Amino acid sequence: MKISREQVAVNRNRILEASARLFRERGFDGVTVAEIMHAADLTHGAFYGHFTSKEELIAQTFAYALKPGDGTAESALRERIMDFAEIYLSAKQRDEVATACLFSTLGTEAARASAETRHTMTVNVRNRIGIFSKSAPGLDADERRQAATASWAAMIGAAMLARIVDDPELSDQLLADTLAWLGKTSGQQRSRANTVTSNAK
Amino acid sequence: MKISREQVAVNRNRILEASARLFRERGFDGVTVAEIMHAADLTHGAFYGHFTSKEELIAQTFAYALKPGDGTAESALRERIMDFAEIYLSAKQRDEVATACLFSTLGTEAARASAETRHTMTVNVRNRIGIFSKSAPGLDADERRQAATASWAAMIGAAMLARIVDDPELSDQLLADTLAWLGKTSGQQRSRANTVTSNAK
DNA sequence: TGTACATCAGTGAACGCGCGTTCACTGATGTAC
DNA sequence: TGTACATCAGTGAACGCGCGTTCACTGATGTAC
Repeated sequence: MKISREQVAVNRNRILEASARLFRERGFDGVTVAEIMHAADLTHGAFYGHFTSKEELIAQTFAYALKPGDGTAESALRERIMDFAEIYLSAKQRDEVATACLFSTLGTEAARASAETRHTMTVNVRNRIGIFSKSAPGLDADERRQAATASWAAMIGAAMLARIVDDPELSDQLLADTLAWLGKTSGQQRSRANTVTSNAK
Repeated sequence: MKISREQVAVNRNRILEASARLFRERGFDGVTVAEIMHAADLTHGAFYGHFTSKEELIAQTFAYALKPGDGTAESALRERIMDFAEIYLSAKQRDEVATACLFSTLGTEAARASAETRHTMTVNVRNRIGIFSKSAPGLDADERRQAATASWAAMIGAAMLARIVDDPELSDQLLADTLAWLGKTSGQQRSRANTVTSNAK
């Protein structure tokens, strides 16, 4: 049956929510179109009314999940490296793969994805480094950008390793060690406000 | 036809060499068993004489590609963080995916691989951090391990990002910035010997 | 050392399952009057 | 505002391709005598 325009938009969002979660949990090839549609409470046939192919869904999922921040106070709290890192390198983020960072959950697969997908990620990379650079330590713009880039890369690498490793203690240690080192090298302290936010969430 | 025992061992190695290259280039699901066998100059039917399944091949490929260093002078040159980083974060390593680091090329997929594959990687993680810790900066073992862990994580993250990004300049910048920051924070200089080695290679 | 035979790695055709994709159909939406 | 009809999002069966895996067969290896 036909469905209202608002419902179509709702359905499309539900598909993207489902794919964003499932891709992170199982990878692009570990999830079928039918599974995604089922998770979105639709049947698989409706898929091609929304997207032309699974590959396009991947691109749209990245566009959806990496859309620029909402500018709220909460997202502003995560603009400083250490505020971001403290959440990023938590056991919670490591374990809740379905909502974790796309780079640390799908990065190596994304490097082989479509031009559109890679471009969406490129914009996001530039953006993230720009945000971190504002408050990164350093005497000039170059130094701040270096600190921002390497700190973020360390977070992504550590989160990925923490999910690979089969020893929970080593996994915890990878996160804690990376966080400790970022704290030492960034010259930043965790902000009090963020500590409260992360507990409250 | 039957084949000599030495030839069987040679064939097995050829399969593993081919899979190690192809998996890195295209991911586990982007390569078929038949393609791997063809690259190893065999027909696909022979595959199951060597391995029980594609999943087992993945595990064996990791065991093969991550086998402990050979203890030669050359591998010893890469035990210090900056000597390793200089090669790791080069444009050459970024572009030659087929022979690059398994963590930066297959990491997010490996996090969902078999217990055996993950265990092989776990041993390698511990090993690598142990090696880097020996020469990492820090006042005590904890500090050195933190520097070793975060530095390696930054290399892996940066190499992965550099392969995702579709802008060559940004890609170069990601590598150069991470290397610069590691140089500043590690308190190490690149060793002269290694610079020569990397040019010669 | 030479011969006869059993072994078994490799070959290539075939199987069958699963997945992405298509399509005829349904029936509620939304529009034209 | 109410009615009649065209539109089109969703349904679910079906398609067909590709891939992992199997298997009967081949013929060189390697062993027993």
